[in-house]
Amino acid sequence: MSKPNDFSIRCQNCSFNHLCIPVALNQTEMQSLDEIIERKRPLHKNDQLTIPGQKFTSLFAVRTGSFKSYITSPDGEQQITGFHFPGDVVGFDGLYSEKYQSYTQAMETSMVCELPYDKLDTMSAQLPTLRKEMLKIMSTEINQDHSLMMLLNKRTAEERLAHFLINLSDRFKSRGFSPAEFNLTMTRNEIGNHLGLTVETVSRLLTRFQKEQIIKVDGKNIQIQSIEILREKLGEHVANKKACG
Amino acid sequence: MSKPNDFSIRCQNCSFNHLCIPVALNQTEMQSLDEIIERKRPLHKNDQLTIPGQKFTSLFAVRTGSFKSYITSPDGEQQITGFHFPGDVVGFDGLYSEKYQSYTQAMETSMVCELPYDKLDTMSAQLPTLRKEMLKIMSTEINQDHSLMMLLNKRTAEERLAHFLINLSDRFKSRGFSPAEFNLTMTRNEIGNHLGLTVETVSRLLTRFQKEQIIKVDGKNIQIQSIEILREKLGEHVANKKACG
DNA sequence: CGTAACTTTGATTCAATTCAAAGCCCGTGG
DNA sequence: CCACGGGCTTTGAATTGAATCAAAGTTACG
Repeated sequence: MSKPNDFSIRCQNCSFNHLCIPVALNQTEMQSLDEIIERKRPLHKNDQLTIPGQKFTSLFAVRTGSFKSYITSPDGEQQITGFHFPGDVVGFDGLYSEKYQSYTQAMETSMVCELPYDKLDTMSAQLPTLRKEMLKIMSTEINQDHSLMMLLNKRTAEERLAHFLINLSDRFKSRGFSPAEFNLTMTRNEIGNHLGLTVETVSRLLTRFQKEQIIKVDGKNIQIQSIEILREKLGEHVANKKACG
Repeated sequence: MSKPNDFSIRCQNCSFNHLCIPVALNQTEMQSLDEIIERKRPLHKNDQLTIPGQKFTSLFAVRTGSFKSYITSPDGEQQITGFHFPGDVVGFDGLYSEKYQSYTQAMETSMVCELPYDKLDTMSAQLPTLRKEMLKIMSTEINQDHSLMMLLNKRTAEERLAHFLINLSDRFKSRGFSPAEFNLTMTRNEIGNHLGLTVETVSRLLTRFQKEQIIKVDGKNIQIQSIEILREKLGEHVANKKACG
């Protein structure tokens, strides 16, 4: 399929292998995994990696760039379910019904590793660590979605955006990028869509955070001046434990 | 562990096996699964099946009764992430980090089948269908969470409650219960918590739906008089496709 | 360098929350 | 058997956070 010459980077040297499927594998296992991976040529901005209804064949690990995933409702409404950066694995939604359920779209020029599912499955019969790792990644996704549910149901606009910025910062940090300065590859509209806010609200909040000296905003560029104050914004609710248990 | 005499029902005779893990298994495979399952004695109302931090050992299939799952934030806020009925499998959140991440609490006297994870895993090495089925169930959960995200971000209170009632109706139907009349095992407060609404809003909407002759409410008992009108409530938005793709 | 897409800012509106107060239901114990 | 109390539900009135509506700015790139 892919020519190993052109885009050949091996899991062994990949700077994101500590975040990706290889994390739990030993050298030999990683070698096996590496052999089934197909390196795809670059995707350009707005290219679709998966679309709903398309036959599920592979999972994809983001190698460079960034993606957004979104679903649509019958009436055309869109909901961005997540943003993906190097090391993230996408496509699990397709396991249900053998068809991808969401769009996965490149937000900039990006590269992915394609992991053909049938080969992964065969391998996982032999490798308990791989089997476990796949379940673990899905479990992580479920837990993240549950946290987001709490965020959307119980938090104010300000708290949501603070959470979003902290989350980005943490993710960039774990990838070896600066946690204090980064570029938003997504638009204000996309941030709002994901967080259940309007563009205007996102814009106003960024401006407000800047006035409060918490961040510096220059277009797509964000500098976090005080991650502490940002974190404080999350927990400022009074604990008014509602009946539930 | 469990005495096979007391609560012995086998997957083969279980009326929910078409909704549960056995769905994809043949007779022999179902037999093997059946052998690793431990039948737990009944849980009573408010008993916790899992709590966050507890070591992950098993998945649980609901056999009778109903459960709610919820997570909590540091400040004590709670978020109900889902309700579970017979045939549903819970506990996948524990695969990440080997610890359960959420509470799973019985909303009434209930029974579950316990599926020890290490045994399931060993089995799944041999049985591709089982391997696939587990991933599929998790994938379904991810997709449901994504739909809920859309519901919470883009829909009005009325649409959320309509969706909730239709969802319950559909689930009861697939379990062989009446889709037109059922009892809510959860309180108004719990419905609101899950849907991102207050008790008062839920109550007002149920009253309004009743006045509109869509449902009949009598305490916990719900009769759906017109599922069609209820469904219409979902799609009444004008398709004002926002920029996203 | 023109134009379409994105962002910001301001004014106004509104759906749902919050606050407040009954009412109801059901289990429990006298 | 009935009175009591706590939890749940309903209803109403007032409030508000974020949406909507409107209109400039700004950016990017073909």
